[in-house]
Amino acid sequence: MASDTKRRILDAAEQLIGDKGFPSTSMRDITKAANVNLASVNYHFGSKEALLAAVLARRLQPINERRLQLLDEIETQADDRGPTLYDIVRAFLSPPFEQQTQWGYNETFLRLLGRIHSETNEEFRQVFMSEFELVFQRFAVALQRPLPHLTNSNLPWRMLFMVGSMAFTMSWGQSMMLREDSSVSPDDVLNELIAFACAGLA
Amino acid sequence: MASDTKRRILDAAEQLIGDKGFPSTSMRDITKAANVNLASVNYHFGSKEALLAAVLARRLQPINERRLQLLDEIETQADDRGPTLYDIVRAFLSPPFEQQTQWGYNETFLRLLGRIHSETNEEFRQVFMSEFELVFQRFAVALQRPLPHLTNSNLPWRMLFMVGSMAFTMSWGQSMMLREDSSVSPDDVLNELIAFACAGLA
DNA sequence: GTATAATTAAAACGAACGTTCGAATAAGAA
DNA sequence: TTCTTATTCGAACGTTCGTTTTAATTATAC
Repeated sequence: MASDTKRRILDAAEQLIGDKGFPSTSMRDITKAANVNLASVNYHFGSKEALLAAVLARRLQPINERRLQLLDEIETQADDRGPTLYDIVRAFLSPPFEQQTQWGYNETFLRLLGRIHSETNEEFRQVFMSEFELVFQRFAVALQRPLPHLTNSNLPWRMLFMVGSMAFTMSWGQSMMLREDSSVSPDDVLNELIAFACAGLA
Repeated sequence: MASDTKRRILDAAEQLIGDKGFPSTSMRDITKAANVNLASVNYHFGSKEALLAAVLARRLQPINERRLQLLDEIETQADDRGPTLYDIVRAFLSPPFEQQTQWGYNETFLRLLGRIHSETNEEFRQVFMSEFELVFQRFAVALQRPLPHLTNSNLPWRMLFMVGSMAFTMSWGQSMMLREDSSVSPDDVLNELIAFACAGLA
């Protein structure tokens, strides 16, 4: 069975940390939910923080790779004026939601993602930023083309606004979904979000 | 001296919770920073959670009152077509930043505010939502007027996006400020944010 | 089969947590 | 002043935390 203990721990940790946050989630919570021994987290990952890094990396890496892949695609397919604003924004915003539907209706991960973005703890940010930095830079360059009127001093801010609305949506969307008539699907929300971001950037 | 102990505790708690988050901030951290005895938090506030509620209430109440006040003002001053989208959005987004400059250059509070909005803990949300609900409803009604094409099923989502970009900016703005050339003032950021939100909503 | 490594199990470690308690002190009213 | 209340203080409570240690168990190779 080649040690599915690691996977079980990662799953449980992702779920619980997304629910309650990292500091409020104890190793005993995680190991109990994963049905493994308490010591196995330290055996397989080394420490609680290293476990967090592993949880993040498992999800973040595919998402950021997918973002860059989509950006590559639309750049090669575009004419000599470059890809449209809409396509670039979509390439950035859709991957987290893609993964979401791919894994079935498990909204926990979206909340974890939202939490990651919002977390201001330094340890947390370090892990997250190392992957995200490159993506941010490449999209900044790409966005410059359809948005020539934006300068170096306000484009980053607008991108921050975009990331913010995305992260916030991921973390609150579920609560929101319950309050509204649920006729809106996650896909609808994504489209709304893209439209919002495009308008705001331009 | 009429017990400035309470105020010292509130100040220290606000600072530390904004820095490290609520669960990661211990009562010993707080009382040491405030230079008061460990037991005095429980004496004055009852519990750690009650202290959090007090910290939030002290800042949130004035902000939300100010939002409603500004909304009242622009509604009475407007002609019969009602206030403009810009004025409504500004009435919503500016109060947190107003308070900010009013208290001097202490960006801690903005980070705390951002954290509040992003926090998904239930205790945290309850305290926060009780005040915020009314404000959200009133602004939803006001926004309906200049945005007649938006329906009940997508206006709340766009407002969520707006709140998200605001919260994210409050929580990350400081890190952002350091990386960019600091020629942008908090006021500039606010104006960018308002423009972003207006365009996105419309 | 046995030897060797990898993994899991049970128990305990010291440290830090929020809270409580009774004594000590300060403040205010008579 | 004296009495009474409000506040501060040091110390300890019981619990939970992440981690470590040692032994038992399981898989892998020879």
